[in-house]
Amino acid sequence: MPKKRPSNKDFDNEEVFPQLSLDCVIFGFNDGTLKVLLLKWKGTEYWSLPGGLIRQSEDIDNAAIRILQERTGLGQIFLRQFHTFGKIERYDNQKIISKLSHVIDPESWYDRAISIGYYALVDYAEVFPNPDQFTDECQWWILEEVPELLFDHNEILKKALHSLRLELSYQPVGYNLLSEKFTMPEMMRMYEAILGSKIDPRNFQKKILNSGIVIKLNEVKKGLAHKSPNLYMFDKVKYQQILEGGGLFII
Amino acid sequence: MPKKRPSNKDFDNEEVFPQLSLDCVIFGFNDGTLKVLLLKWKGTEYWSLPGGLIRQSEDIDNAAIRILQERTGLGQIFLRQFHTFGKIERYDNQKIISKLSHVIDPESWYDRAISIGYYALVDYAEVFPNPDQFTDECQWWILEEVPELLFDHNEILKKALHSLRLELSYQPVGYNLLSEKFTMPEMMRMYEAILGSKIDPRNFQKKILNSGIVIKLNEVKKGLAHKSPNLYMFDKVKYQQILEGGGLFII
DNA sequence: GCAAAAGTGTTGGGCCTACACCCATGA
DNA sequence: TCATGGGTGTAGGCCCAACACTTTTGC
Repeated sequence: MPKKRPSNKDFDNEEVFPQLSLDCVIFGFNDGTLKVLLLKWKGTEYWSLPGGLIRQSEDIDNAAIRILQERTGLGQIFLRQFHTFGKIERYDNQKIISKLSHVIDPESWYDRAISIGYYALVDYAEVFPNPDQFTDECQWWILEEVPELLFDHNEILKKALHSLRLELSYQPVGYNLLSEKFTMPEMMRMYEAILGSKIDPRNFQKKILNSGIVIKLNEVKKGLAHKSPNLYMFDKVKYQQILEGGGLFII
Repeated sequence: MPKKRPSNKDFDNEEVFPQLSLDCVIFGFNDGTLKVLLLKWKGTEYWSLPGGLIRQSEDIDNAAIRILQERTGLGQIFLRQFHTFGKIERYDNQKIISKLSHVIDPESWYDRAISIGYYALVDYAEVFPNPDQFTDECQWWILEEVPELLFDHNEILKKALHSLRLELSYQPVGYNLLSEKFTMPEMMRMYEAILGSKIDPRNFQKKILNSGIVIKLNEVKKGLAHKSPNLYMFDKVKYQQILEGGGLFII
């Protein structure tokens, strides 16, 4: 049975790269935990990372920005390409086709595809999750509770987290994970959530203040049933300097 | 004028991925400097990085290994995927076609390709450089003397070096750049060559010995017009432990 | 003996870690 | 007044950077 040649156009009828896709691991931070944005495929209980195809008319970085924009509504985002996945058997093709046959056309499905992985850090509060044409739900999941995902997406997520941790250890991160104004404990909990370990609050505060990437505001966060914490914001100039200087910023 | 659809087979008549290539930055270390393996295109004075296409029947990591094998004759090599290059205009297509029209068929040339970048560290002394079907020379170049390369290969090289430096700063490196037995000054010069900066020999020695990744041998290197340096070799068990533990190894 | 490169030790300072109590607030 | 979480200082040790002279060897 001759296999139909898969179309090289996407849903907007744009020419795309064949056998190539792009997957995004979108991290948000809320309620003291790190979260990931996942999509639930139509008529199933299966979840996957958001992804898409790369148009012939766009840079791959822009493809990632477009996909993020479509899923989150956000424009300005922190985005990193972290790895390209290209094993022959990234996942069990037959299994995927049987799980998703009512959504995808098995005839137009590539036997093999290579996927470029990006991760993004976004401000949880500003995201309006938005499913795509294959999916009917787009939701935040707590990192530790992420279920078994379609394709090799658990592996991609794992590698993204590893890359994020590595990046965190030599660069300032968090500009996009926290609101504009934030408290020191919020920032610390973000670091703890990403690193998956506890940090001493005294040492953390000293290090962050020493680095100069945040500015203490003359404001406190009120309305909490305990001492009102100070508010801070990032010193964007200093932050950029460290980022661009390849500077060290070890936590 | 309708454009012929480029063939999706490579020179061994293997099905390959369309619009996708793989470029390798092969680093060697000799004579106190870091070197890169470059290819000179047939009938020209133009140089490029070694690269190739990815077969449908191989993992991308294996494609990189194959390409390296073909160019260097080496089997066991240190290899890292570091970035995927996918801007629309990675380089000036017309310029490339005019420079290489006698080697490549402009009709079978893709307007646009995405390239996956790998870098490798190899033992300079064991390499037998070997041109491919497009090129008639394969040679080591001193890093600082690399000329203007074809395509966007200067940029790829720059990014590879940056990734290597980053990796060097948190992982032990050098197992593949040095001969089996080496002296401390040789190892130090390798670090200096990669980092592009001077290191204090006393501090370097202390740090390396403390880390436990090398074993001091009861041998010296004779035949030099000065004090005979001690020989060392890597403690492969310890080396692997640090690599896998994601361990720190800051120089 | 001379030129060239190897080998080696100490000190001071800064940074990192470990550690616990009081304070402000809303309920 | 109580419960909750925020805010803060110090001491010890380790690691890091800076620094220069002596040794060995071949010629």
